[in-house]
Amino acid sequence: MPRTTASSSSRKTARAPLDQTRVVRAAVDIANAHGTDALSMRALAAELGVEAMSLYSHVPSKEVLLGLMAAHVMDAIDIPPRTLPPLKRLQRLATDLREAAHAHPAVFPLVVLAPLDMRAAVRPTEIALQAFLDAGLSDQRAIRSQRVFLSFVRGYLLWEIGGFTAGRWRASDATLQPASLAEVKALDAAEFPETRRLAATFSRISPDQAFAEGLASMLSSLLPAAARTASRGKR
Amino acid sequence: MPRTTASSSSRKTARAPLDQTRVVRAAVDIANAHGTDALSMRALAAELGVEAMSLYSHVPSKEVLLGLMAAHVMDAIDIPPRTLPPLKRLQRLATDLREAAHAHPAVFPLVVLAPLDMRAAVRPTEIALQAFLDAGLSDQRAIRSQRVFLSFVRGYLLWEIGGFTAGRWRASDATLQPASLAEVKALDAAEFPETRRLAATFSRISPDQAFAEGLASMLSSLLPAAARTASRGKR
DNA sequence: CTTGCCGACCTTACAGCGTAAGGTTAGTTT
DNA sequence: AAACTAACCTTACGCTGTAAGGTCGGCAAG
Repeated sequence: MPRTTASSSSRKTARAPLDQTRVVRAAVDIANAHGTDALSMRALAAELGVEAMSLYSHVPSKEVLLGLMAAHVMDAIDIPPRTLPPLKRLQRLATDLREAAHAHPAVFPLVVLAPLDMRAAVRPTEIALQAFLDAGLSDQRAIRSQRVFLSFVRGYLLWEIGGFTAGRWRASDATLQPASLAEVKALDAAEFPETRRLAATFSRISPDQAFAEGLASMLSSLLPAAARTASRGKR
Repeated sequence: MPRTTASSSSRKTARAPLDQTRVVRAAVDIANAHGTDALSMRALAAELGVEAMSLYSHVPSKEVLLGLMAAHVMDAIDIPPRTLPPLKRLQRLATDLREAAHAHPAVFPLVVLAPLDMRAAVRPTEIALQAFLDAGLSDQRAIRSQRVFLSFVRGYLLWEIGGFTAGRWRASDATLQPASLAEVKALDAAEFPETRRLAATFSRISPDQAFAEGLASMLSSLLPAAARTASRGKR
């Protein structure tokens, strides 16, 4: 299987041979830079110095491409060794997912919404499942706990990055710091008393702290006490 | 038919006058029936017996229409009286949201993803905020708790309905009961031992029970004990 | 009653989309 | 030298959202 590297025969400018990975990565870059709406097959091809139809040699359809993009983002998550204490594994899973979401805010929603490669879709499930089982939970409880745990993590991340979707700001309590604070102040005082009263406070809450606290809440009620104290880690 | 809009007497109304509410409701119906992908301005117009451009008298753009659809779904949630115990209010909020998601599975993701009317976006926040404040939490803790609580609920619902998005099945542990069980069995045994072992068990977990259990976990760690026992509910 | 406005609706048109079909090459194999 | 093949290009089709402007009925003011 010879590679046509720059040396062999392409005397001028050597266009790299363009495989699926390069296509997917360019797609992720465009989505992160200009929003999912800006990702068209023509724009993607242009980015790669190629015509639109050439992409179909490497990707069967745009829908599949979106799934590959989501899977690409999930590649940053790997399965930790089972020798680690379950608590640590779950914490690491959560922070890995969070970092992936922050690194690719426009693509991350596809993890929840796009038809996704089974491998990439199931990896977080496997990690959490192992951790809960190793913590001593029954099969049934482990499945339920993993579902609850991942629901929280994905829901939180979607909220956290969700203020900015497809290049456009949405309304959520994550977006109250820009100009939309005025919009909140304009809400009906009788119907939304607390939101109005706390409008300025929302932006002073640290998302990191809220995430860490939520995580701690989840784990303290989902993990048995033994597993919670099993490890004395740093920090 | 020369007689139109004559209000009073025309019983045979060839065509009702078509306001924004009717447009939004028809859009929701199409999305629920045939998936979000099938919702085009032309299809929507046809459903209403009208040409595509006529819709722009009632809706400024498709993007805004999607937001209106999401807001329409959220209209099913109302703010419970503050005389109810906080625990009850949070439980009701969760089940109201769940019913809304089940009633409009194709539209619900827009609540998380589409640019949304501030009123509709903020109502769940207000409800949860009131409940946590009334349970005795400080402003800061109430904001964080509300965020964690709603993250779980939205994340869970997105997972629950998310197996079926835009008329297409995605990979998730919610979809293991159809043919994709075989796909899971084909995964690498060394990398996904537990998922493979439990593949058939996933479909036997009751989503209702997992939701109720997750809710109980959240509330037991987010609400102070006093607020948790304030009311004696059933089961 | 006429006049003029107004808003709901329609017609036409355009740029951009995903992708089906088939053509052109260059590199490897026979 | 001929055949095969994989990567790329060209063209074309039916669809999309929507800008621009036309038609027409009902209502308010003259």
